[in-house]
Amino acid sequence: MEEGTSQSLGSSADTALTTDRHTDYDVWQWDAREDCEVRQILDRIADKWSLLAIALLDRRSLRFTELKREIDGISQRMLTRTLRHLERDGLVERTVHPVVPPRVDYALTPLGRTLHATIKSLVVWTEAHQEEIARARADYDQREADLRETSAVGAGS
Amino acid sequence: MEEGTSQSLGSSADTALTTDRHTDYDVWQWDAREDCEVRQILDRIADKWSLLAIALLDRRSLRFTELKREIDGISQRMLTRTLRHLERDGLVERTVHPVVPPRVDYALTPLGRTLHATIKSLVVWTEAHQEEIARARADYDQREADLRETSAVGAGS
DNA sequence: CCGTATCCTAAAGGATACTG
DNA sequence: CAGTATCCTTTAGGATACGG
Repeated sequence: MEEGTSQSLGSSADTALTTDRHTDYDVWQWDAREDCEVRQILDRIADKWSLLAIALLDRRSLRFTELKREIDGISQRMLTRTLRHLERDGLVERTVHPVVPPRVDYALTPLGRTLHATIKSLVVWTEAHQEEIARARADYDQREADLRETSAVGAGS
Repeated sequence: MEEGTSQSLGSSADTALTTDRHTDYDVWQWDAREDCEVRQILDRIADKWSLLAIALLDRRSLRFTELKREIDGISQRMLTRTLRHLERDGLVERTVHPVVPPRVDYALTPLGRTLHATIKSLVVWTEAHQEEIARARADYDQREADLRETSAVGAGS
């Protein structure tokens, strides 16, 4: 049944750079548990604020307070954490200007730009299918409601 | 129902949402808060198990216990919840066979397949850049360590 | 202005027991 | 087999206060 649970997860040696053999790859290679890189990146871009920060910085570099003002609703704490994570992953570059009052600029790295470009395809997919999804949800909820009603009536005939 | 939600992405004419300094499309259109479709889809595919389930079902349809066995580590509760969510969004189809013992098959819908295809581009990106990210992290951690050491020494030399 | 430290709440998710 | 229901732990993230 299974092709032998290939555990070649962390084999990030020298082979995985060329992108050709991705058509038949093994699922377990790119999403397993915590040890998988894909999982980590996905967790990073999918958290509550990272994506928004990346999108904003793709337009132009911003300083801390500008980001805080643009990402309305984010707390000081979460903005700092988000930016630190992005910086650590090499997606965002942080520049401190030694002046008073302090000025810190955040900019997307080239790596961050390519990620943003990739994310866009997901956005495009969502926009292309959002009505289909909305319909599916409505249908599902309707079926659910029908089911509940039927069982409430009490199995008539 | 939500008829007005189909704002286009590359709107170049009707921008001027809040600011007019947008060169590209408007960020706020595709990731703002809970009211955004992209946010919901992203939350769906980024949760702990959905992506794995989608990837498995893209190969062939599976029944509940098969999924439970393949997604090692998932709890009964979370598998059910994950599948229900995916079904509600129209990404997975659930087929109940009225036999004893019960048999329930899960299969990806065409919509689910297109989503999986889209997700793959993110996976490809990650695989292509995982070493770059690893290096960035190592560099960052090293700089952090150096900083701590410097401040520990306390303006020596 | 740009953070860090601390506390607190809400939600995600695991473990376990039970059911048609 | 394919779920529900319940309890419990862990974590994400907000609020607030303080520091360089």
